[in-house]
Amino acid sequence: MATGERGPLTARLARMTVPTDRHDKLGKLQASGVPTYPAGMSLPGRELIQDLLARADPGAPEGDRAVATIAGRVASVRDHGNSLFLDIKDDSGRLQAFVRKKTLGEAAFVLLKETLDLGDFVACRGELARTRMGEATVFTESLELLSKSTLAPPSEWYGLADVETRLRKRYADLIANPESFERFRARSAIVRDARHFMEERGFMEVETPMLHGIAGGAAAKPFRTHHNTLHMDLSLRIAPELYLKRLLVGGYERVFEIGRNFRNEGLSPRHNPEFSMLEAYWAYARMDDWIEACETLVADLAVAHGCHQRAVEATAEDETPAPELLESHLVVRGDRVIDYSRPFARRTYAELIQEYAGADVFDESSVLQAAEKHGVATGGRGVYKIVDDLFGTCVEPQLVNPTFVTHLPIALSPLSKASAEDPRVAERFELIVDGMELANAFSELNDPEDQRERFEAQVAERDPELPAEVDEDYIEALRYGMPPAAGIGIGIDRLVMLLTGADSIRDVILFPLLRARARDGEEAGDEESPSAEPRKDAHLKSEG
RNA sequence: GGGGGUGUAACUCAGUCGGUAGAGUAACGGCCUUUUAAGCCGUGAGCCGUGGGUUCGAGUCCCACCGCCCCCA
Repeated sequence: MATGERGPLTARLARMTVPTDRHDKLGKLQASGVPTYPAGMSLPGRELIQDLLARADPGAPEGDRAVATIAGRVASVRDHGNSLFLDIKDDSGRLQAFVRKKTLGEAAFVLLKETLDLGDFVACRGELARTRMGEATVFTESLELLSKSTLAPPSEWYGLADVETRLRKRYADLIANPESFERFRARSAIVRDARHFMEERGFMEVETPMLHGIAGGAAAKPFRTHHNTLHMDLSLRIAPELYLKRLLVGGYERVFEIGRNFRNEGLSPRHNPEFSMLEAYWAYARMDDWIEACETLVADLAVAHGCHQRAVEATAEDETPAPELLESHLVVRGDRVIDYSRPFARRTYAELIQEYAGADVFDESSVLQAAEKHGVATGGRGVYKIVDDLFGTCVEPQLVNPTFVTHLPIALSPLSKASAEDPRVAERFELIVDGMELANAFSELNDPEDQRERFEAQVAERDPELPAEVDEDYIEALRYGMPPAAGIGIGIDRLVMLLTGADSIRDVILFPLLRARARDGEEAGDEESPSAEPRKDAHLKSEG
C-alpha cells in the first residue's frame, strides 16, 4: 500500500476500485467524525471470545452478569429495524452481539446501520447474557469501528470454492473456509510438537545456510542466484545435510533443523518447489535408533493431531465422534483409513520389489524385464535408476499403512554407510505412508575417501540433478573425523497432509508457488526474461 | 511436453436444439422490539477467461491463446 500517500481518505480510495456503496459509506463516516482506520487504538479489557465464555456464564442472573469487551470481524448481520444482531468473529471463535437503537442512541444507531458492512472490524462492550432463544450474546452498550472493509468478503455460507482464488488470495480462503483456517493451525501445532520432541531427546536446534556454493545433500536441480559484492554464484539449498554433518565434526552430538529446502523441479499435488523438512543428526546412533524415534514421533503426532481429521470425518456423517475415536491411531485420508499403531511394518527393499514388481534388485536382466512389463523407461540409464522408478511405480502406491522400507541399494544412497552384513545395501530406511515418502534415514558415511569416490562418481554422471563438482570442503571436514552417526529427514508438509487429510501439498502451504498472473493491459510473456530462471523473483524477493 | 476437465454477477452455481443473460446469497431501498442461513416487499448488478472464425444470429459450434485442476512423460 502507498503508505506515504497523503490526502483525504475518500480521495485516495476513489482512485482504487472501491465499490460505490462502500465508498459512500467512508464519506458518511468521515463527515460524522468517525475515523475509519483509527490510530492510537487501545481496547482495555478486550478478551478473546473463547476466554470470555470460559470466564463468564452467559446464563448468570441479572445483576450478576459479566461486562465484556470483544473485538473482531463482523461475520453476519441480521437487521431488525430498531435493533441488529451481529456475529463477531475473532481468532478464537464467534459470538453474537445485540445492538439496540435505544441503548446506542438514535444518531449513532442510524449511522451504524447506514455504514456497517460485513468484513468490518468492530469492538463491542456490554453485558454477556442470553437471548430468548438461549444464544450467548453481548448486549452492546457501546460499539466502536476499528477498521473498515471496502471489499465484500467471500460468502460464508457457500465458502470459497474456486481453487485458484483460494491459493492466490489465501486470506480470503482463511476468512471463508474454517477447515482451511484450522488446518494451518494444526500445521503450527504439529511443528511445535515435533520441535518439542527433538528438544526433549536432547537435540539442539540450529540454523545452517540456505545459500550454498555447491548444492549437495540430495539429488535435485537447484535454484541459482548470485551474490553481487562477493561476485559469487550461489544456489538455494536443496538439503541442509552436509552442513548439519559438519556440526557433528565440530563436536555437537545431537542437532536438528526445521526449515525450507528449494528444488527447481515440477509441481505436483505432493511437490512444491519450496518445502519444509525436519532434519536431524545423532552421533553414536544407528538406523535402528531412528526407527524407534521416528515411529514414536509419527505415532504420537497421529494420535494428537489426527483427531482433528477424525472429528471432521465424523461430523461429515452427522455423528458425534466417540471419545475412543479421538484417541485412536486411525486417521482418515480420502477413502483410506491409515493405521498408525506401533509397531509400523518393516520390509526390505528387495522383498518389496520382488513382491510388487516381480524383479530381483540385484539382477540386471530381471530388472530390465520388469521395467518393460511395467512401462518404466530403461534407455541409457543406470540399473539403480530403473529400480528406483520401479519402486516408485509399483511399490510405493501399495504401501498405505506406515511401512519402514529398509536395506535400500547402496547405489541409491551416496551419503550412507554400507551395511556390515551386505555391502550392496545401505544402512538406511525410508518411511512410506499412504504412498508417500515421509521420512528417510541412514547411518552416515564418515569415511572421507569413500565419500570422495562417491562424489566423483556423481560428477562423472553429468546429471543436472547431481552436483557438478566435488564438495572439497565437506571432504576436508570429514578428514577431521566425524563420529559414527545416523541422520533423518522428515517431510513436514507431507506429515501435515497425512494428519489433516489434505490431498494436495498446496492445502498445507499457506502461499504455494503459482504461475505469475499476467497483469491487465500488459502483453503476457512478451519481454519476460529469456534466461533459464523465469521465476527467480518469486523466490529471491528481498525485504530491502 | 502430451491427454482430459474447467473458466458465466462480489460468492456458490444454472443456462435445453444456436434465438432478449438466470437463481440463491451478498449489495442497495423499504417494513419489522430477541434473530440466528431471520423474515416480507422492491431495486441494481455481467468483457459469459482473451482473440479470431462459422452463422441472419454464438455463453452455446470451430480454431488459437491464457489461467486453474487432474493424469501421463
